[in-house]
Amino acid sequence: MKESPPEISVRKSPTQQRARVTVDGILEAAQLIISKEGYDYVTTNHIAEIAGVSIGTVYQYFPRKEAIVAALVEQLVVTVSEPIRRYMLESMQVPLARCMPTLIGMVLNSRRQMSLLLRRLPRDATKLCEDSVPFTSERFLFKTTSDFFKSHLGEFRIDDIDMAIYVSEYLCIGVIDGYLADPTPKLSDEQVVEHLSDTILKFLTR
Amino acid sequence: MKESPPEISVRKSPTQQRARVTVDGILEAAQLIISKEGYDYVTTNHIAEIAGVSIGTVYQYFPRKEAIVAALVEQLVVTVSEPIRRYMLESMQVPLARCMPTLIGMVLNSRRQMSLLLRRLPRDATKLCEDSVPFTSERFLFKTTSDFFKSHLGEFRIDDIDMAIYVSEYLCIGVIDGYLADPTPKLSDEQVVEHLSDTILKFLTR
Amino acid sequence: MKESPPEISVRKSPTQQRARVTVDGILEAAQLIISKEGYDYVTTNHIAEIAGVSIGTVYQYFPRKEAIVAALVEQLVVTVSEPIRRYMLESMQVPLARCMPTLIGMVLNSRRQMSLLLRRLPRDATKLCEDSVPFTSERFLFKTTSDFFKSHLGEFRIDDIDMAIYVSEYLCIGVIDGYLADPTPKLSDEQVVEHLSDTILKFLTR
Amino acid sequence: MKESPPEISVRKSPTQQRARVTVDGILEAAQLIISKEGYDYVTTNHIAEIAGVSIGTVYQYFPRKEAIVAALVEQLVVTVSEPIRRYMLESMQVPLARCMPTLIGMVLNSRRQMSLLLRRLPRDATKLCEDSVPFTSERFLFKTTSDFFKSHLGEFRIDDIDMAIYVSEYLCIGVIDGYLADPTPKLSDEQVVEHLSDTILKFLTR
DNA sequence: TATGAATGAGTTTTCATTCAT
DNA sequence: AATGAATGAAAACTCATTCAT
Repeated sequence: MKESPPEISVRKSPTQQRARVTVDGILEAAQLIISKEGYDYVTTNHIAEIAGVSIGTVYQYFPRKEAIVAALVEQLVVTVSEPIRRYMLESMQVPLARCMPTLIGMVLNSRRQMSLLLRRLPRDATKLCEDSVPFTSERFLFKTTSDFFKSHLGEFRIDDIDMAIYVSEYLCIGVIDGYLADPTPKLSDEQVVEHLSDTILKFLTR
Repeated sequence: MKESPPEISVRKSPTQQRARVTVDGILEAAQLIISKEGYDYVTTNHIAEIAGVSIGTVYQYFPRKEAIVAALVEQLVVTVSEPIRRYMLESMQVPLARCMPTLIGMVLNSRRQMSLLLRRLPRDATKLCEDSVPFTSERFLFKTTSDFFKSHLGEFRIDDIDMAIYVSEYLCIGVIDGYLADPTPKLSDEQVVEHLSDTILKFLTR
Repeated sequence: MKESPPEISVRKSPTQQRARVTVDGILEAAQLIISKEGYDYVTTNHIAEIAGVSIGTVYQYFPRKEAIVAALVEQLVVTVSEPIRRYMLESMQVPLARCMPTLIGMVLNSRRQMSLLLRRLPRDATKLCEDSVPFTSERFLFKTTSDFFKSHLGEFRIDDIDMAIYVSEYLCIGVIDGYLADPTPKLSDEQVVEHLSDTILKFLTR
Repeated sequence: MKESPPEISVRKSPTQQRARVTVDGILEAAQLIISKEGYDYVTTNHIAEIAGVSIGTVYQYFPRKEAIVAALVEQLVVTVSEPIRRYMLESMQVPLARCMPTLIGMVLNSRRQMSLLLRRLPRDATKLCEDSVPFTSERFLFKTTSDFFKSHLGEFRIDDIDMAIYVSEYLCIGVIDGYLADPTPKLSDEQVVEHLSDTILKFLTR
């Protein structure tokens, strides 16, 4: 189940070492602006300024503003989800009850890292989608979680497997994102992980 | 626990009937643009055009662009949440198991109506917040739900009441919004309502 | 044979007197730049500067740069060709031999006025065409000349009338434009008119 | 009356075979872009890309963008006009009436080939002129035709020889270019050649 | 010779907002 | 109250050209 390579639409692939550094600098600058200043401040000129390159250089490597952000998101999603992917692959034979808390904890960490960037982005990012191949970002975890759950079919007490998976996904992501979005959460990470694992397990196995 | 009146900061209170019509026209125009064309197309000039008034008139009633959208959201949240509020007040004495499915169903409908507008808005709406006093929109339901749950304390099997309420809220809103956001949901409204009620009740009472 | 009104694609038709003045000022500025500085110097910012208005005002009335030039051309073609149109209409019954020299003279004057503007324009003006309805400019005279010649069919000694008209048109416009384009012409206007009339008459009547 | 060699200002004379190939590749790329995509798409970077060389290489052989196009035009004019030049030289003693149709036919072919390129160029090519010494392109044929006509003085019935030559030139080029520019010509090449030869001969000999 | 990374001035265009009428 | 003409800062993006490697 290999993922397609995280290829990003760049105008010119940087062949020289120097260019690679430049592209990374641009991405880092964009990242910085989004998280420290907000999406409204993401302008190509500002990115160039923060990255310490000229505006022309930015457009050498990215055809338009959205492509920069798309590349950033792509990168982030892959980076942040990889550990979860690996853990799921290792735990295909481990009973759900044993691996669920760890898994939920990893998802929580992953979503927290993502939310730093993702929560700043426009919710209805039509233009972004055109630049990131299928805009895997938000779909990424859903898919992987699906695969994982399918390997634990035997432990379910629910007839409609597909439905079970979907509800679990909504539970997991919905609760975690709601918790992370709450500016005044009254719970600790541990509590959320515990209750969420518990709830999902209960839902699935009875 | 009466909500503060949904008063919106307007430059000039529309005491005359004619003015009320104008303001409503502007709000409707904004609503229309957001839902039909997308938030990117919300410009003051465009709102004026669609509303059939001059740009000057728009600025007679709203100090700045964001105030229009804020007023719209305010209006929507109140309108859409009011039935839920009423139902909760009526059901303070009804056992959770009896009223939960109805309640979840109402929340689902409410969120669906909201999502038409809210999903188009920038997630990180710093500027909007400045205009709608505490930007009640997303907080609104959480608060109301809280109050309702507090009146059912007796039915809980959980020690930390606050925590229970928060998790329930996350479950409810998170799952519903996840379901609504999913462009290819495999479940029906009825299934979501059933499983969600079930899960929340299980979580709360055991 | 009424021409369709010289309607030009403007974003907003100027309803107030003040606005009409502004639009005219913009067109004059564009005209000035094209003839005094060259087409390369036609930039929207420069037009605004010369017209003494802000760049925003330019875009209030013209959706894009090319629309300004298109409007200018439209205006010029109509203005400059109108006398010829009238003369032809008056001379439908006058023998070709009598009215030809006057007509050629008028065409010469007309083409000279046009060439001031037209010769500065890009030859292959794809973008301009999109803005001026059918980009009548260069076709305008051909059509009118056609109609005129058709009313003198009786004087021709040539079988294929259509062909005769086309060759005449090519002769008239081709020679005049060649003469006007020549930076070092060895002939006077009078000589060109005399010989051209003579040649066209000879071609047509025998 | 040998023409000055078609020497073009190049930064570095391509003494080596390899360099010649490179220069030709650049010119071909420019040619291709002008005719297939339009003059607006002629950018140095695009030329380099199409030519399959780096932008640096382009600037090794041409000091600036316009020099490329100028070289192209120079080349085209010379290539396309050479047969006419030879034919004229051979026909100095042949009566006008005998060689005129062939000559006009050759001019027509020549102008057609040129128009593919020339019609895409900006009419007011100030910058181009600076690079091609006197920008012979359009003047080239006029001169050659002049020389040819001078050798047939004996056949003329017109007093002012210079004037006769000029009018003939205007007739020839003007009619042909008008015919070629017409997107919907109602005549065949043969008809144009026949009538044009006829008209010019009539004009000259009577 | 050839490369291609980098530059940055310059261009088009948008849109929130003001203000005279 | 309402109009709509005018503003101008600021954003996206281009492209001729240079220069270190």
